[in-house]
Amino acid sequence: MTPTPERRRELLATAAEVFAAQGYNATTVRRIADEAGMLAGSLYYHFDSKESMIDEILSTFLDELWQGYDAVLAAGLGPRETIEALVTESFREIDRHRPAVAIYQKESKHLATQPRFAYLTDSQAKFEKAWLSTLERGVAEGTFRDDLDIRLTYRFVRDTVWVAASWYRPGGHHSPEEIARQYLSMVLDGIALRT
Amino acid sequence: MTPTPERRRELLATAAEVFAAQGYNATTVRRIADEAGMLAGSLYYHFDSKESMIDEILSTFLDELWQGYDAVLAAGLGPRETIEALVTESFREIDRHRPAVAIYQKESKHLATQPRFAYLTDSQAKFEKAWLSTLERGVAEGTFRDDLDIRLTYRFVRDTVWVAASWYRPGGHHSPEEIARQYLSMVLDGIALRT
Amino acid sequence: MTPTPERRRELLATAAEVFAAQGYNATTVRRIADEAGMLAGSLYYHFDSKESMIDEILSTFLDELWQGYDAVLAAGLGPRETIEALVTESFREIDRHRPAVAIYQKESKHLATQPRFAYLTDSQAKFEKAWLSTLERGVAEGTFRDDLDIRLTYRFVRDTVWVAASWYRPGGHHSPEEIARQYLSMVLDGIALRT
Amino acid sequence: MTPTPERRRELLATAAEVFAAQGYNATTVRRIADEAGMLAGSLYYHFDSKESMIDEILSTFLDELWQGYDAVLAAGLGPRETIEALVTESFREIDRHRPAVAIYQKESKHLATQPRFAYLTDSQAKFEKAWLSTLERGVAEGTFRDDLDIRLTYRFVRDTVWVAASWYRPGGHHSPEEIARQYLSMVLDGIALRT
DNA sequence: CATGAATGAGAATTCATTCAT
DNA sequence: TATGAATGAATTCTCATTCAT
Repeated sequence: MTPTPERRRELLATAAEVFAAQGYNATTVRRIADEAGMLAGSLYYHFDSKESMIDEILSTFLDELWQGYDAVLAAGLGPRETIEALVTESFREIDRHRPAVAIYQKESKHLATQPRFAYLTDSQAKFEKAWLSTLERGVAEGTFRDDLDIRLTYRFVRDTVWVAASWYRPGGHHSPEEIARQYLSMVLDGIALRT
Repeated sequence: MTPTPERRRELLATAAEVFAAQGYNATTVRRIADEAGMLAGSLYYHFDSKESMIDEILSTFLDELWQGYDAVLAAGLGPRETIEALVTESFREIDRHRPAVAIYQKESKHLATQPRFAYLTDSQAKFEKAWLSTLERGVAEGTFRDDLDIRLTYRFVRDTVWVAASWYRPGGHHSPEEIARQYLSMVLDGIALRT
Repeated sequence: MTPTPERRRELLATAAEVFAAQGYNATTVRRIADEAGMLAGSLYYHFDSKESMIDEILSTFLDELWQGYDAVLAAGLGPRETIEALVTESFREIDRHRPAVAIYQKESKHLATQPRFAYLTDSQAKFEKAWLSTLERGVAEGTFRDDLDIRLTYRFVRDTVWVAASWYRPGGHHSPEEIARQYLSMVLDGIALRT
Repeated sequence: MTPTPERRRELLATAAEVFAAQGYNATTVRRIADEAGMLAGSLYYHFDSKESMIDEILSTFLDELWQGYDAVLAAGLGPRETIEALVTESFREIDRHRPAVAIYQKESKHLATQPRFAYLTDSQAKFEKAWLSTLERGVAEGTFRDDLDIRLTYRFVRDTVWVAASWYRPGGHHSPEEIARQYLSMVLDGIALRT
């Protein structure tokens, strides 16, 4: 009935949901299979291993993420507009790939030690470069404050955005764009009332 | 001959370090024992179970955390000063209990489902109440902006602070107070240059 | 459109090759199917089970072997000529059914414990009788030495011949007849130079 | 009670017995544990894996074998005496390590493809060199016949000896030395009565 | 206090086999 | 005839935990 690549995607979505909810290690293959309505062994018709499932989940997510990011970075925007676009894009990704983002947050550090997941480290580095250089550009141009430690600022903004995946529920009160707008407002202008 | 409670604390510190680095599930009792220079079975002279180790680590940490928080909340400070004091206190906790904080971040959600760890949920609720009411007080008094979703703001500030445990290394460039100051500056006034 | 029995034989040849190379247990049905250019499940259109494949391979081989042996034994030759003819016939079988012979060598002992493969034990017994009686006849007639343990001699000759299946490659330097001649020369006259 | 290395040796002896009887692949870890009177998981306190068991069995055997062989080869004997000593030594090894020899016969070819078992290939090569050079020396000196293909002769003698592990039972009618003597007599002088 | 040796309950994975299409 | 998808039983291996010494 359902064609092959479709089935694969369904199963990965199921797996991602469970991984995000329970953690990769704490998730048994049996649990995923239960959720998918099949027996544990049957998953191995579709995937080599539990590891290859999380691999495919993460790499698919990162591929899509970087498509969006690269478009933003190539658009030749000013630093503030770049930050705004990146943050907005990030919340859109969280909206579309919430489980994958949550998995990425929780597991990437410890997965990255394995050669198979080297791309996580690569992506991390590329990520850092994109944000840091934008922030530096903004400081140089007078858009951003120059009295802050720039690496601290980078971590602040980065974490601020991605941690949202741990509580965000699609279809909630706020659209991703709305959340992005509020986050940006806080990050850029602070929560204190201007006097 | 190190006295018993001392040895216990040492072992818990070791365990916390490993839990923080590898995740609770991925950490084997054998690994902790290796790190402590003993055999896996020997740990059971000191602790009932692996679970009781993480339990003691987390509850000890939360006890200390709440001692600090309660002092701040009882001090009768204004909303802005309260936030400042809470954030500063938080970074001090991260400095002193980094592994415990990291474990709390990664594991508390999924541990909280067990009755034994109900105190995690309680703490979480108390935490939320303290922050939310302070923010609300600040909005009412005109200290904080009133155009932001207050729960979003809460999550923003909360995550912003605690996520730091994932990268903070004691003895680095910045003291906890210095980091707290910069974080507060960003959170309160934003990263954009005021014009 | 290859006719059915033809296809069957092809598939069995493929299976035999893989069984001989990897061992029966270590060979997966999937591997055989790969080699045959089909999917694992498809083999079950042709065969009941993996076991029935090795069964058919071995029984086909033994049928042909005994046709040759029976002809030799019925020819009324003298003991030495009988031994020569049996050995030559054996090397011819190795040439024609090398994979089957190799499988027989490696697996028959442990397969023979199953009722389904009782014919292996029968064949083994018939085999032993044919050789032993020929050797005994030769000793009685003064053709063979009488100072050797006859069962030891039987095992010596038997193993000597069949083990060749583990290294023999059809189309190599020596024809089966040539190898048989050299083997017989060694077995009958020894490798030491007569003085 | 039983000291550690002793227990290890016992377990390896048990494992070797089962591997030899059923084949490595067909032997389950559970079966070995049953035979040893423990649960399957308990074996992993002593050994890393099933593979490391067969590894230790084979390498221990080969180490001892080469100790004996090297002593013979270093003794400066003539070709005939060398062959006699090697064959005798081989039957002694079969007597002492029958299961290991049987495993070596059945499994080494397919194990040798894995890097971990490269020493099997090395041993095989060293083995071949020792026998071939001795045979060549014997042909040159006029001890052995020069009308035989020397590689064929090598295989003949080699297989003749080692295959005995498949039927040899320690404590049977013949001592290893007695069997060696009869084998040598057949190999060197043939089974035909000299006229 | 610590060790050595085990237990026992799963875990991931493999694989022969089935069956609707 | 062959495919694609599954089943289910077995297999290797892991690991928290126990306990006599």
